[in-house]
Amino acid sequence: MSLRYGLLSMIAKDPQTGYQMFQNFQEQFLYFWNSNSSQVYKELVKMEGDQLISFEYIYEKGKPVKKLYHITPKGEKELIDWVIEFESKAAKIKDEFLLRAYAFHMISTGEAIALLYKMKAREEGVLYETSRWNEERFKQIPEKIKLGEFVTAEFGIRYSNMYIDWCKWAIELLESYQES
Amino acid sequence: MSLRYGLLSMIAKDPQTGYQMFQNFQEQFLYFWNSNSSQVYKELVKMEGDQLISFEYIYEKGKPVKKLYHITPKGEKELIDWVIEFESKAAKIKDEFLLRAYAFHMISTGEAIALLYKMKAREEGVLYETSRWNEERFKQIPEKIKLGEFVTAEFGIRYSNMYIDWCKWAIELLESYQES
DNA sequence: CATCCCATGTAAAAAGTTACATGATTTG
DNA sequence: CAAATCATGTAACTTTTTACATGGGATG
Repeated sequence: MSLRYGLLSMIAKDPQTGYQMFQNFQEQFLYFWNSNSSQVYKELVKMEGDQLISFEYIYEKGKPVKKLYHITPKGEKELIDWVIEFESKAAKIKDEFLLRAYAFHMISTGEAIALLYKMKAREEGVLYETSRWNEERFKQIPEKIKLGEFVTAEFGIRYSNMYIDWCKWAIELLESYQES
Repeated sequence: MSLRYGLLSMIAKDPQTGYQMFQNFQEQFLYFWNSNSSQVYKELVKMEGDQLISFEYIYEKGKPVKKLYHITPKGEKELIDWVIEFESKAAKIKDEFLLRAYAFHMISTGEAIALLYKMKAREEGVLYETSRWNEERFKQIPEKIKLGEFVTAEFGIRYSNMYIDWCKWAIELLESYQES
């Protein structure tokens, strides 16, 4: 049920297409939600049926027809109710790298260090991308409409930095094991 | 397919029951994987069929019969192959709180601050629990068999601290909005 | 004496993934 | 001129969640 509220939050900010929302999951939402295009399109049809959103066709010459979704008053109400009703539930993380790290006792220290370097490089790439997007998005002090975007973007930066620092710490630890 | 490798990593360390593995997801695995009992029991049956694990019944007076799973040589080989084969894929996070935070523009600053305090309290509770578990688990310098446990536990501590710090930062930011 | 914990499972529903189809435009 | 991007979807499949069933022991 949460996917629909994620989509609603996006549409509440700006009317947009399913494709744009799908892309948002890979950019702004990277650090706290994810989805794929087929799931997004399916859910949007359902949400339209529930009168939470409505759409209009956009025709532009030389471009495919697209459906621009708007939030309805009913959608706004349901979104607000959902945001406030929050009862703290643990986040669900699926991190294939850390799952592998848990099994480090099965491989050699050298191999584990190599994996940590690979992961560190990946996260540095993510941090670079995120920073670049944020520069574009927050050229000046954020207005109220961008508040949620701003605070969650900051979370992403902190998450990536924490991850990179942890990799460095783990590499040092394993290198000390290797020497002794 | 990753669930089975998570289970394999657990069994590779210590032979254990499905119930214990289910509990591990709520303790040591909290920060990087999750599952529930029905999924665990189903997957264990499949893994036994694939000869990755085997089990023996344990009868103890005054206790229900339990199935103690062991890893097989085939299971060990597949686990090692899987750990090393890592090609960096982004972690998948589903965080209901941050999803709500993204929609902070829909509610009042006061309500948003209240939600942040609630979330901060939750994460402080998680950090407390995690620290308590870690104290028990790592009374001395970890041996090789506990290396994966140790590094992923440190990740959890860092994650929770980062989350709490971010909450504090966001509360301060929103409070400054409220004053102006 | 009700509720929680241990311990294993079944069944059904919901959510998420992967592969494919279509077709135009833009980029390297 | 091949590949990527824009744009929307369908179908089949896998994974995950939720609810239920069972039953003894421990805890408050």
